[in-house]
Amino acid sequence: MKKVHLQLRREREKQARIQAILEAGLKIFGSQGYHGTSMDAIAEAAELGKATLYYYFKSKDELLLAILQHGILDFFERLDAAWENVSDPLQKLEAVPNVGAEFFALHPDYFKLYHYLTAHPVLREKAFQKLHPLIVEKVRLIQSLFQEAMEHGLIEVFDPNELTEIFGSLIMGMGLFTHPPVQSSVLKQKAKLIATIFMNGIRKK
Amino acid sequence: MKKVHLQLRREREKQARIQAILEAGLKIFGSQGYHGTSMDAIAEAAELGKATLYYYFKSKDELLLAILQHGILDFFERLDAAWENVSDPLQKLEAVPNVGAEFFALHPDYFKLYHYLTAHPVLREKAFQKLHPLIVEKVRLIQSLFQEAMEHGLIEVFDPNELTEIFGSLIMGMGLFTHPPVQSSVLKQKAKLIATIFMNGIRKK
Amino acid sequence: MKKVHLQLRREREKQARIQAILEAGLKIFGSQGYHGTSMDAIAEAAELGKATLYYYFKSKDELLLAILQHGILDFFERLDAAWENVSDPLQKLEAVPNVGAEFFALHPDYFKLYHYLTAHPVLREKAFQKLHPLIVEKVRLIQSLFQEAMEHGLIEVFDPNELTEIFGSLIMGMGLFTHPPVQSSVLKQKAKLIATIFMNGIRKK
Amino acid sequence: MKKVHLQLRREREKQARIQAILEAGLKIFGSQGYHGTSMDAIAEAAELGKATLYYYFKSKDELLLAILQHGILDFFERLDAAWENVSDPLQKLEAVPNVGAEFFALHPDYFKLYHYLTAHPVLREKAFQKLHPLIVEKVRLIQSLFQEAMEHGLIEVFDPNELTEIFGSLIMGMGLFTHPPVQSSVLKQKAKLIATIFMNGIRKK
DNA sequence: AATGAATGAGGATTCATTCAT
DNA sequence: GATGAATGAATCCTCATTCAT
Repeated sequence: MKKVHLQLRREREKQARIQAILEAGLKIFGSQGYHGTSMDAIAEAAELGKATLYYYFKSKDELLLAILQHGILDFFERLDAAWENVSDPLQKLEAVPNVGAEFFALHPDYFKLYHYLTAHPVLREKAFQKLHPLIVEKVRLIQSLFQEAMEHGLIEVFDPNELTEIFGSLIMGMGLFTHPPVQSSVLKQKAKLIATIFMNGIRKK
Repeated sequence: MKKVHLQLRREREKQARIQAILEAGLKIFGSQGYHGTSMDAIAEAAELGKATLYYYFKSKDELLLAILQHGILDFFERLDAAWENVSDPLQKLEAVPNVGAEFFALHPDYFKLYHYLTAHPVLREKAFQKLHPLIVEKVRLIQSLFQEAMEHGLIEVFDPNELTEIFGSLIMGMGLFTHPPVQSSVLKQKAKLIATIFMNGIRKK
Repeated sequence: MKKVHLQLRREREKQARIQAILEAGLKIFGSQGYHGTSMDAIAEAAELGKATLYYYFKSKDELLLAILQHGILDFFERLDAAWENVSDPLQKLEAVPNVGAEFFALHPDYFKLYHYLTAHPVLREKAFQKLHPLIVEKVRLIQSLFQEAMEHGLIEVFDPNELTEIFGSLIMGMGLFTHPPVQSSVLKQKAKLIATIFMNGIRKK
Repeated sequence: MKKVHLQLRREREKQARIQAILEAGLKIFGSQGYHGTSMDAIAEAAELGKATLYYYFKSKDELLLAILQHGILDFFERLDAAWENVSDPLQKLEAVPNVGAEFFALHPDYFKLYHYLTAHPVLREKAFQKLHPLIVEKVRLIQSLFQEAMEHGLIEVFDPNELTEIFGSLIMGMGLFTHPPVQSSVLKQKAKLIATIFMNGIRKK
């Protein structure tokens, strides 16, 4: 029947529009920060009417959170892919900065946005409530990798929670001192150095 | 003569007022971010008329920069104090996270503000132009500490520039995952761990 | 179809709103001068929200220029109408003060605004850039009327450019010493006197 | 006695300061218009503290009026000088545009200011109240010159009041279409043309 | 006499959000 | 579904004026 085709096309268009909004939003939020970004600017970048944004997202905040969620899920997918055929905990950990570099090369704006949020308690709180469940699982997983490595006597004994934080700082740090445009290879190099120093720093002698 | 007393008192009051503005500004910029902060809010926090802010600072931007400068200078003073009787480069480097923790305990808002700025290209550029001269000197000094340690065979050979960045990430990272209120002792602990892992990670075996 | 009616009505309403803004703006700019006029005041007079003004006009300047353009075009239309069935250059010239009086009776504010602008170099420059193309054509036409009259030996030989300026002063002068409310008949009388003296002053004996 | 010298010097300094304010005010009011001029700007131009302006002039308005008065008196002095050895009414009238040109060459800002005021009803009213007595006398004198010339059969019979206005428009018109910098000789030329046309226009045949 | 300092009031402009269609 | 149009509220900044000294 015609109807089905029509519905499918509509659904496709809808998804395309949402995608356009998310991408436009990421670009502008990422480069101008939350408060420096107007819905007007996003609408224009997405080539849609401003009111259309509100049709798909209840508010500016909600759009921001949707964008962040999108990015985080993407990051985690890449991490899962990198871990696919690896079982050694140290090897898994070593892969993380690498995935970070890969992701940063593709979407530096997510890092900016993350730093921006970190610095803004109100937004941070909102983001936390929505995104925490997504993140906490991965964080626990990484903590358990440290735990496992400790139990096997591969690394010195530290608080896995603190280790995870420090590890996180190193990865997020790429976004602190490195600003686009950067060559992907430079980032990979940096990631390797980070991994080397950190793993070296915690490895059992 | 009376006149002299009068002038002195005026100068004192003026400095006190500037100080009040800087402190109020730090508090609110730090907690709400640049764009989330209104001059009204700062004026209220400083218990001054809004126009008075403009009497002392030409614009919102300029106030922000003055605050940042203030913080950076404070940080550097503390660092100099910590280095006073230390000549060993590794010991000097180990002191940095500690000073970072001390500073963060006192002024967590500077860290927030720094992250906020990092994520905002326009502001970052403005801040950079004014503050770069202040910072670059200290950064070079730290780089030369790494250099020295390498030349003495104390640490492995790495690019001192990259080492400095990674070191910086670790210190700024305290502001990424730790949110006030935190006990000073917890921060010191964290700083120690950071120093241990990092120094361990680069030390020559 | 309904749709068409809807669109038409919308367009009509939009034009009406723009008209309302232009009229309100003329009234207040004209009576208070550019700097003495707040966008608030115009919005109130137009019975619209202040932000609505900015929906239609990018800035206060742009609104001013739109108003001026409107007035100039109106004036020129009236002039064209008055010239419709006249071919004699002297007769055409004589008609100008009359049209000026007619226009001044209807929109004295344009004259005020013009004087205001004249006295303000920054605004004058801005206005000039936008409106010059509109004006220059008519001014040339008037100059060529003088030229023609000279060539036919109807008037003494003068620099047509200077004649046009003097002629302009006489017309704009109505706005200098005559302040509303004035009766239209009084203005017509004045216009006639101006025309008489000026034409008499340049006519060949 | 010393005292007298002191008082004299003080008085001189005071007058110098007032003069500085009037000159600075004229320059800025004239070039930026009343509303475009801040007391700050005048104070800076006069190289005095802003509060000092308020010591000598009760308000911005009052300063403006003082400046205008200054200018008008200067103009009238020049006119009187030009009339010194002239008794023929037509000759006296012919001298007016010339004095206008001379004055405009020296102080074009007065003309701007006058036009600015003309266009601003509130200011115009204030200025009128203060300056009217100064002006009205001279205007009456000029009207009586027209009257006299009519009675002697030198010019056609017109309403002297209207003649004066038209005459005024012509002179003020120099400020409408001529903008500094202009050469004094150009202005003199223009004044001569104005006088020629106008006198020619009203002269009895 | 002169002024540094302080400010209330106001002004241009932006923006997230709503609503009618 | 999609959006043009409208706006209240907020924001940065300016400025005439005052006041204490």
